[in-house]
Amino acid sequence: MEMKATAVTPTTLKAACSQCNLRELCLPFGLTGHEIDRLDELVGTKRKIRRQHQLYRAGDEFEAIYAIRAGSFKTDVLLEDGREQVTGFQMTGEILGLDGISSEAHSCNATALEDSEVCIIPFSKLEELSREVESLQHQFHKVMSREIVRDHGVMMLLGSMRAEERLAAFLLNLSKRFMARGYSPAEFHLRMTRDEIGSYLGLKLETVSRAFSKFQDEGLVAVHQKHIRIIDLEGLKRLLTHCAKHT
Amino acid sequence: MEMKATAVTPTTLKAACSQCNLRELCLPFGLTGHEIDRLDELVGTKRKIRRQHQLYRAGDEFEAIYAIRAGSFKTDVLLEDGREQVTGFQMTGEILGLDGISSEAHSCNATALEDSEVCIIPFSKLEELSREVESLQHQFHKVMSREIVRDHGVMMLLGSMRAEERLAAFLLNLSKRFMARGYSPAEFHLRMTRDEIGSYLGLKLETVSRAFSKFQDEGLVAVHQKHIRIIDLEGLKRLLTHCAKHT
DNA sequence: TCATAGGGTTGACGTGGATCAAAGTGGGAC
DNA sequence: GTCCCACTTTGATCCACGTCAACCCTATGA
Repeated sequence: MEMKATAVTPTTLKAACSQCNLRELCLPFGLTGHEIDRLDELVGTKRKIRRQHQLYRAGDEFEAIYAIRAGSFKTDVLLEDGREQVTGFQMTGEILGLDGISSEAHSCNATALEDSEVCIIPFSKLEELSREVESLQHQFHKVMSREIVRDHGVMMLLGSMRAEERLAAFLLNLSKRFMARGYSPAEFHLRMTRDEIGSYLGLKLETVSRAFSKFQDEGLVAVHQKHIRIIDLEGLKRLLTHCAKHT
Repeated sequence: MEMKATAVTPTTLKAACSQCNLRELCLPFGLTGHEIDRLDELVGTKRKIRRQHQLYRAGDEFEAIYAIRAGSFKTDVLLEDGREQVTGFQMTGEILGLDGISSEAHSCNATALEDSEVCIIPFSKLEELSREVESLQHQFHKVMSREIVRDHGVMMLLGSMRAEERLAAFLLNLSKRFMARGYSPAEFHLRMTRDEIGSYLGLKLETVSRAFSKFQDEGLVAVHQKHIRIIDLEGLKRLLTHCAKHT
């Protein structure tokens, strides 16, 4: 799990929310054309992050949040003894860096799972503009709240579900998010390793692998390394709500 | 786990942040005297919640967040099949209800662990005022971000720690929070049952009970039902960082 | 005073997932 | 092409925690 140093590829290109096809998923959601123009002024340059490189790491000074324009990321926290917990996987249109607001320093690492690009949103400027633009303020609050709700879902998963339920929930969640982005909800490519999935789901990679194999045997999904095809969506959902016996 | 209906005891008493000894922990943190006065105007009435009664439940319309003035709460989410996941325990000065912003409806239940009292903060008014008062806006953002960071800590706990580490982390966290409120960090009364602790930590109540007994045998804490006295704080901390062997 | 009930503790036993080990797969470098 | 290396799969075994069951403790109230 060795990580290359944070190699920043600075870009002078300005982002342009108004032109971005992700605006319905991202911070500009619900803003009027004029308001989006104002957001455009605020959003700084973009930044490219190569696969396996880090956008920020725990302890880095916080000064901006990031909207993913292309690619995908994982966020994780490390324990002193080296144990890693992946806290999330983020895709296009999602916001990274909210963890840094509370202490003016980032509390986790954000690593690109593939060559990616983010829009840099200087936080103090965002606060400034959201004092003027009510809809931006509200949308930003929703984004933060959504992150809290998502985290509660992960707690549910980690605290109360068995291995196969966790993986089913994970696949269904990915499927939904791919669909929201106009991709096939039934067929996609995993950007993360079994080990990273395992860390996220509180399982070992072998267990993740076995669960994939089991799903395949049962005709729920077709798994080919990182390529996933969901064959029986309803079956996966059933696994989630009914597999729960005892307790 | 039967719950009494949300029995609201309405109170006409106005809250007064400016008089509140929790203001250094709560939303008014960092505000000037004058700014706190403005917050006072916004904060609505207080509300008393009896032990085991609910402040809000999943699905309830969202219109306010709540600052705990006295007492303590748990928040939990329920799965269709009845499984419960406690997502947090909240004490005085902490904010409840942030989960509701994202979808205009609460996504979890908040239940008083003892007779408690909250300040009602109408959310639209809070947004309004925080457009005017920069320090309030910033403090509110910090509160939300802190919740996200806290949640990541719980994920770490649930995803990567063994039973005794989880309980040690839980006790250390409580200790710190009691201390921040001017209570003894070494001796306190648990407001929640073993079952609720177990749900929070992703363990069964028997496992929680055994871990308490083990800590007691090892001279780390003195446990008497819900009364806890931490004898060897360093020992508990050591458990957390070193107990980790393999992996 | 005893009865009842809701926690809490403890023991015996079972099992889901971790661990250890070995072999398979595919993509990239040259 | 073919070598390499990181990742994945699969099997055998182990063990931490769950499950089931009995008992205990304390509080409350007739």
